[in-house]
Amino acid sequence: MERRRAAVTLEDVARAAGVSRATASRALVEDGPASTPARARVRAVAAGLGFRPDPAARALAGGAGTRIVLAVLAESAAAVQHCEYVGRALHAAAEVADRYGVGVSLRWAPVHDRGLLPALAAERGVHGVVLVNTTWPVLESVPADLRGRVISIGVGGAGVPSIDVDTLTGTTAVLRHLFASGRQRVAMIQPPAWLPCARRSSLAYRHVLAGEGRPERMVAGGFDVDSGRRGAAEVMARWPDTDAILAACDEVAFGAMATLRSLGVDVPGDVAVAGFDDVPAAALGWPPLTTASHPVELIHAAAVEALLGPSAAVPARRLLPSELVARESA
Amino acid sequence: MERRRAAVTLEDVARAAGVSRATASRALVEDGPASTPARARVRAVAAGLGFRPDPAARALAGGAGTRIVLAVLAESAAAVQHCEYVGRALHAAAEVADRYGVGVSLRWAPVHDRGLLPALAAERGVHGVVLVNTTWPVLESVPADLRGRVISIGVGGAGVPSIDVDTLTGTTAVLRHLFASGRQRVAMIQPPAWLPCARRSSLAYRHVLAGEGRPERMVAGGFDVDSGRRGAAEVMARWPDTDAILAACDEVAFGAMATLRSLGVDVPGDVAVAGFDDVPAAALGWPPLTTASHPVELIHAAAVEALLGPSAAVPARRLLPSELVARESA
DNA sequence: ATGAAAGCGCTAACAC
DNA sequence: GTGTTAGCGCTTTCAT
Repeated sequence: MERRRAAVTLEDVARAAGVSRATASRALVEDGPASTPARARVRAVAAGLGFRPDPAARALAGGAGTRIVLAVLAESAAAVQHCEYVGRALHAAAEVADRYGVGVSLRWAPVHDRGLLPALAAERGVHGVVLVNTTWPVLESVPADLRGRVISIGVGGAGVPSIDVDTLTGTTAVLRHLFASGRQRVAMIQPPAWLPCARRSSLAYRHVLAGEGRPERMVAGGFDVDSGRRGAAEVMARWPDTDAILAACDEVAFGAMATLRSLGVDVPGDVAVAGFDDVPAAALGWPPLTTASHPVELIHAAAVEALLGPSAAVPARRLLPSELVARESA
Repeated sequence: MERRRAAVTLEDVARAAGVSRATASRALVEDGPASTPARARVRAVAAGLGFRPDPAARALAGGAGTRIVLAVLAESAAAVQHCEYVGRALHAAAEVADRYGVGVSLRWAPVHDRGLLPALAAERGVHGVVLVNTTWPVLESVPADLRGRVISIGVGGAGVPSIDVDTLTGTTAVLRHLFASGRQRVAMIQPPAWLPCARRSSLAYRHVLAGEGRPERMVAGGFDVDSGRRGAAEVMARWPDTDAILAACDEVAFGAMATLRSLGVDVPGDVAVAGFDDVPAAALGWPPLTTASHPVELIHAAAVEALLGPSAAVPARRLLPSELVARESA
């Protein structure tokens, strides 16, 4: 009646290869103890039979779990919900995970929450964790049994490898573009102060401005539209002759442009505005936003690959490039 | 890999409740055969001990799987990758799934692909499927062993429950707003022709225009920015006196506004533009986009809840409301 | 309605 | 190195 297609099991592979289940298992594991000929034979047979290990069985036996948790640190749950970045990250992660028969789930944690990783470690079903918006306290709270199964987007260390975008280079490129096109008094709306990896963009700003012999014009901010609105208002109030604003990210830039518009300030005529991330919306609005690229999808695909793929290929630190995307706003 | 810290197992619950593991299992399953007192006792003990069933063990024993697959039909893989909707859907799905200890993975399938569901059914590890952009052929291809574990976003039927946004009401509200504010010659850039659930918005357009005694101005389209660009160009070429354009979704509206801008047509002065979805970017650009709300997150949270939660509460068809969001563009 | 026992597919001890 | 033997935690026959 019901056509039940029996899936290929390790048992089938072992039998076909003329070895025991254990040997087959070892041969398929990357660094398992197995003789080279046996390993080759098992792998060939497995490939030929189209063997796909059952994640559930593997998890149950090995105690490893069947899902990747994208753990996002933020000041509030709402901040995560309204964050487009998370959607893009999940998109890439869920696509790669699918190829491994694994799923991805999402969890918010308060900034600096040292309880997150221990809780995740105690929880069954967690295969690995991708940490987004990592802070030092959280990084130091990695429990022993989660070691090697955590990857951080942003700052790394304490045995946790990291992947991030090269904000320093990207931000520098944007600033140079600003100065090269004649801007002189460039202000910056800062990223959230609690986020370590974001400090690199502030650093780039300081560095370039020092190089140009220009005084800094920094106001506090975050990664949301409202930071942009408020930030631009503060900038224009404190330094009315500002002729360019660098925002911590595109979203902030959108907020800044909204404020400038309401102030009757023309962008880019009076004030240039630049962001960071090159989100899809950056190219669509008016004026199209000058920004620096941020390969969010690449980063998160690489993160999941690092967790699920051959473990040998995981460098302690990886920086993906960011490039200037010059458009009309600056 | 290091072994896990021991968590509360069903065995612990059974022992504490003074029953066998089997009884405990039955008591926790919704409609399992168990006496009322035993069931109550087991549940109390389980709650007290903080028992969380191991998804992997459950999957292995029951053959159910540990992940939800978000299966998206689209004309190309790239169309999925650039779709903001998918990110938002995953966001909501992954958050709800996390509460059940389950992950979500993403898979693209060609439009009308009848092989998708059978393949997913044969695959181990698949607990359930959320079908996005469902078409009739795909809906009819649900294999027997996946029945009850598939939920469709869009059209339903063939034993597959569905959740969708009430596009008919939303689109009608937008159109009424257009006419109420004095627009007379309203064109529409159509949604993709292959998408059944999208026909409701075309229907709404036809209906309202017939009611107003106005001739239809429809051009073919899709859900991407480029459809908007091309669509608006076609509209203005064929009917230069058009004073409003209704786009199939916000993204299309952005594209349409870009074309109008390059044509020197003022929005909303000369031509009003309205979209559908109320994506975050709709509020940010200039002019802010008039549109209708689309509770994407609610829809996908409900879908995952339907797959993972108590099965009794899944209606065959559920329509979530869409409301006019009036802004400056129309 | 309940308990005992047999697996689900895999990995990890433990021998050899 | 390799096979043998136990489980991982749960659901499900089968008895009772």
